[in-house]
Amino acid sequence: MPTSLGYAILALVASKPQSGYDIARQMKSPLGYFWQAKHSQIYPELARMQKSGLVAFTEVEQKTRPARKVYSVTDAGKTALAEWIADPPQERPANDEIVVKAYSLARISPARSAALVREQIRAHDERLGLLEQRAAAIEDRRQARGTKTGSRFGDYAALRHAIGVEREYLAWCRWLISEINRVEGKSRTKR
Amino acid sequence: MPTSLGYAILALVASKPQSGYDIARQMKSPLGYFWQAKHSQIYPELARMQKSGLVAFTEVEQKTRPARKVYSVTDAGKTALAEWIADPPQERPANDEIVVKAYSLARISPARSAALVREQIRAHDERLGLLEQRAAAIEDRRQARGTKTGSRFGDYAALRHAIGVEREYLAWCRWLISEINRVEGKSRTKR
DNA sequence: GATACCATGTAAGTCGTTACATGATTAT
DNA sequence: ATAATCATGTAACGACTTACATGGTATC
Repeated sequence: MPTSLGYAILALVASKPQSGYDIARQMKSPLGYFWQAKHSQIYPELARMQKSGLVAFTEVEQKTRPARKVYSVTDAGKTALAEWIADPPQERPANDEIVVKAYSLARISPARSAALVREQIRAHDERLGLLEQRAAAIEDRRQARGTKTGSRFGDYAALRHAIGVEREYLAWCRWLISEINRVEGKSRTKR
Repeated sequence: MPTSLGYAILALVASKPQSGYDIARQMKSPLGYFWQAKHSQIYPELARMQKSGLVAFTEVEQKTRPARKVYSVTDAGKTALAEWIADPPQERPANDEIVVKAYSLARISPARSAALVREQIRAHDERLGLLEQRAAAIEDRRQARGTKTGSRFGDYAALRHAIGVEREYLAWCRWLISEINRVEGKSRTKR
């Protein structure tokens, strides 16, 4: 039985045959909105799934580049994936460092806490912009091709989730900034 | 140097001296909205931090219960925590199984996918309700005591984040349901 | 000349989970 | 009786990260 990462790989390979490198590119942080993993985890997982018959590869030689192992899903892989999808997902703890930092934010000065949060806003605003660009591109394609539920529905759904997460995070960061300002204003007028 | 979990523990112990068991209770899934961890990870981490002088404990004997080790933060611990808060947080990949399942949702029937998503809505609606109750309680307390930025600001901030995450997740789930219905409706009228 | 991309892997180490271990008390 | 709560720990295993390893091609 594959791990969660294994199923994530299966899902990608099922949508389109591709190499470990291709998968790694899509799972690359910080832009990977589907599942994040490094190549050092992906290659062994692919090898394991190939041995257990869920995927198969054909080696494609190239002139100037090293050979690619292009993986595709076997029938057994498709069955395993469909069965796994239906049963309830494992809940993953958020365990986000920023929440711990926010919890103890009063331990550093308002100036420093504002700087911390503003940097988060900057970075996540940037990421959100990229995600929204991608979403807009997909929405155009969907309108053009009519409302046929293409194989890209899943990709779009994952994107929507990532965008929602970023928007929520940014709203929370902005609330934090307003709270920091409120406290700073209070302590200033007191003197 | 402590791990992220170590700092999460430091933050909790800094807000109020407490035992490993108390910490484990707050970090328990599925309600732990601050940081999730099991006691098997917390006890060794506390022991390590005690050895490196960031926390100290006093053993409190009890009549009917086993003795408690009540930990508190040392000055070195407070310094370490404040320094850690200021530097940029590590970004954690979401790696949520449900996103992978959504990606391949078209591989199972609309009935089964709707069941999967509806169960998520049920569970997370319940969790959201509990979080909102807690938030309401804190908001009352804050209004009563005036707007003094109590030590509970951090707790409230963590809660707001958790609530935001749940709301976003539920909105996404409901969008998924509407998409599933749209597709099902289309295929029905076709026949 | 340096950096980034293509393309694949392995090794060592850390973080986290599940299970093992103990034992009294309280609630259903 | 059975389960849940209080209270602390250790051991084995699995997941994930960082670094090691190789080597050609394209871009600045």
